[in-house]
Amino acid sequence: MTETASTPLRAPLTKERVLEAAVDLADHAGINALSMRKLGQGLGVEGMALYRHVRDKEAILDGIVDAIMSEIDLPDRTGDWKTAMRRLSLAAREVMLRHPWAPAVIVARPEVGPATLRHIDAVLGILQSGGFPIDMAHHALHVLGSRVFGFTQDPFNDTNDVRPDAATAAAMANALAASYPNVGRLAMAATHDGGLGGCDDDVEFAFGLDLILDGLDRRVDER
Amino acid sequence: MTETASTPLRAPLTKERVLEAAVDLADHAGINALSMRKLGQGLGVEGMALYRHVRDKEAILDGIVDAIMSEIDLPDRTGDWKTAMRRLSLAAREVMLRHPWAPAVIVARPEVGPATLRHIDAVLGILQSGGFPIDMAHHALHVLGSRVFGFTQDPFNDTNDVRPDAATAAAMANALAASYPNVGRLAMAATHDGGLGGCDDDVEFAFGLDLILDGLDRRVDER
DNA sequence: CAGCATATGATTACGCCGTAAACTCGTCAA
DNA sequence: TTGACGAGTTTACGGCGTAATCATATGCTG
Repeated sequence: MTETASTPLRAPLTKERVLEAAVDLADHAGINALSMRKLGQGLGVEGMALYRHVRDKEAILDGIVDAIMSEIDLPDRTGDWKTAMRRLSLAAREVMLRHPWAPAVIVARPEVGPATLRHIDAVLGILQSGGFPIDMAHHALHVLGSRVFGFTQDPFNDTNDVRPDAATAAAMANALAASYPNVGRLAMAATHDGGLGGCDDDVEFAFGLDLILDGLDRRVDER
Repeated sequence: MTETASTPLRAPLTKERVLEAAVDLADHAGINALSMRKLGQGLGVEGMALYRHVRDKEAILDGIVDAIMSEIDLPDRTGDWKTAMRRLSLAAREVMLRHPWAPAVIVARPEVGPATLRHIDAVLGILQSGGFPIDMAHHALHVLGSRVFGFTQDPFNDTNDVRPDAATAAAMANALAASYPNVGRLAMAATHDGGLGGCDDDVEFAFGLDLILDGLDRRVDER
């Protein structure tokens, strides 16, 4: 048992422990208080030690976003799509309320991690079970996303980089489909029509806007 | 003409020139490149000189948000409320596209400046002209805001501070009403019922969410 | 067991950040 | 002429992210 006896007094750092501490620090002291040095301090370690487990601070931000996204309960698929969607949205909102720094970080961070993809996949799955064709599910994803997370983020938005050609886009779609079937289907559809693997933000925006305006119109008429 | 001859070669700094340069810098180099030193450099001045015209960097952030909010064209009030609202939303979105850093800054900045208030007032004005009762106009403001700006922000949200008592809340509402009549009406209404001068975020969220879900439901049925 | 590779954390250092405080200097009123 | 003042400069401090280097403990190989 020599290794047990000589175990260091503090648990060894891991990426998970670092991210957990980062979420904690952001929750309790605000996202601006999240610095490498303070984070290390909370873990009983010098700030530079964190770089053994994390590429840089950006990776921490991506990591904590993904960490809290995975806090969102996956929906039980009872009931119709609408109640399932409502449940999932409220669950997501609950998490955002628990971590008030999250929307601002998400807005500033275009990277999409696995937990976010899983969430998007769940949303698309619910919508498709409700009979939504893929393009409308895409619209719905955006308008719901802006409501829940205060932003719109596309799972395969390469607007900043060069656009992949059709072949590599299809390959990416296939890779996605392996882990996230519904996201994969969406990527596939986007690859086929003129979408070029992205989505037309203007169309997206107008769809959500008109959805809201029509909804308001109907409610004011009901009165 | 001695003063003309001895006029300094560079125009004197003003708060307006500082904010204008700040917007420019954020537009061209990204919001992260907006530092006091670089901003001063762009104006041909040491960074510290800016503090004569601006309290601190936070004031600059508030200032540039207000500056771009005032870029949003005020709507011409022709047509029905819905087309007016649509026009205004698209105008706001155009400004956000011109300044891609804006949503992230807005999300992180709870202060509401005069130009933002003016915009909110315009939104409420359109809605009231469309027959919206004040509480529904309030809901609509939030759900539209989250669509256009990627966030929800309340003009009189003191949740962090102590809540003002009814008398001071009413006084604040009156002060607002002087410059922003529609906002003032809203504040007034919020003061009366159980609102305590704020708004119930949960109710707000559910309203917008159900509006969207119902709208989606209708569109998928139409197919 | 000896010796060494590897992994983990500590130290030091650099340049950038926001900003407090003191300073310089040109302008203008008395 | 003088003295106050306004605007910009200089210097300085602590905090930030992180590159590079060092120290040490662990575990594997012979």
